[in-house]
Amino acid sequence: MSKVGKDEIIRAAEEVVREKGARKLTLDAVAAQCGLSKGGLLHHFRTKQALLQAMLESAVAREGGCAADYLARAGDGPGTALAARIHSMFSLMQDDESLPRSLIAAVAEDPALLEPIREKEERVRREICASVKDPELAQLLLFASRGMFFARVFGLMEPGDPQFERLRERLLAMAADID
Amino acid sequence: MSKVGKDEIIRAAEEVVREKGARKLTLDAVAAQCGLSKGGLLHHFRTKQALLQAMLESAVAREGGCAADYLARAGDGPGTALAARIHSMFSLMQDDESLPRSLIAAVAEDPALLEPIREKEERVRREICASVKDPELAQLLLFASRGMFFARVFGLMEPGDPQFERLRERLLAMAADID
DNA sequence: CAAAACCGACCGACTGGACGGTATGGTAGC
DNA sequence: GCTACCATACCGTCCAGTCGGTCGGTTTTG
Repeated sequence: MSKVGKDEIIRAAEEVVREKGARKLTLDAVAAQCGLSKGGLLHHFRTKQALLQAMLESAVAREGGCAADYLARAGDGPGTALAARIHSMFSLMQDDESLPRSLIAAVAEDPALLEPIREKEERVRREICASVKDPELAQLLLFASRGMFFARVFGLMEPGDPQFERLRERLLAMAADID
Repeated sequence: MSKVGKDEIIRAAEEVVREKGARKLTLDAVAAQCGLSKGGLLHHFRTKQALLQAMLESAVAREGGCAADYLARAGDGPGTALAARIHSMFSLMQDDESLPRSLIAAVAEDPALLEPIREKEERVRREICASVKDPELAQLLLFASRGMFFARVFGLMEPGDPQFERLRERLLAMAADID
């Protein structure tokens, strides 16, 4: 038959948040979205928190994979680690909105769920600072990409904004000749 | 005697979000926080959405006031408008966390509530772009401050972080000689 | 002037629905 | 027949919003 699987449930949950808002991310809604009964859903995730956590992990993993791809394509110059992270931020903005949506839902539900993300953020910043001669500028560029990311999360910037692509290129260019 | 008033209710609501999280922003909780019955609370704000909206408006007004103060103190050079906005972002980070908290609560409840903020953001960006020779860089600096702001909102950056002050000064310096 | 009528602020019990989670039973594949 | 997967029914709780009513003050009126 249909074969559901946790990934599809996570996608469904993201879809629910995108359509109805974080507050409406309810177990019934997720179940309905992926054509499952609530019982079936709760078989895969025994609690709502578990689902939230899985959503975050999934999104974080996608970000990591995206950065890794970039690193594989471009060698490892001085600003490459930074560029990879900036690139992955933009990818998350364009491809889908899974991470941001999950973020909002999670932080509304229970801020403690963000702990793994906090740790990852710290690692990334350390890695970037170590790979570059001007760590402050590097962090500012990273924060700029984060800022654009959140602007999109909150719908403050349209994806079709003409500025968007130019700012992205400008950021990557500044990352490239940071040394 | 006690005199309640809408402002105090808004403060109480922010306090609830700060202490218990956006999900726990309930009418009962707000009422309890400001020593009021739910009936009394609903007398001032006839619906929860109305309260959320007032919270956002209040926070936005505070941001605007902060930027205006900065403009009054520093003349109006080329990068001053930008610096004012960056400065107000950092003020919001340090003084309290009312705007971010309200933001999260509102966006979780109903993303449509963000519309006024979206409009203001657009105005600010236009104003800054018009006041400077390199609008892209200006926007990137603005986004960097936004990025740090959100990092703090989500607890991704500690307030005591030694980097914090240096990044702030670096940002303001870059804003100062943008022309 | 004083009583009556009115008004805004506030209270607190109540309701109806939403939502997370449980309990139980059914079914398909190994 | 055991396990993984899924459905149905149900429970307890939480919460936004309603409603009738109290109380102190102000305005109207006889």
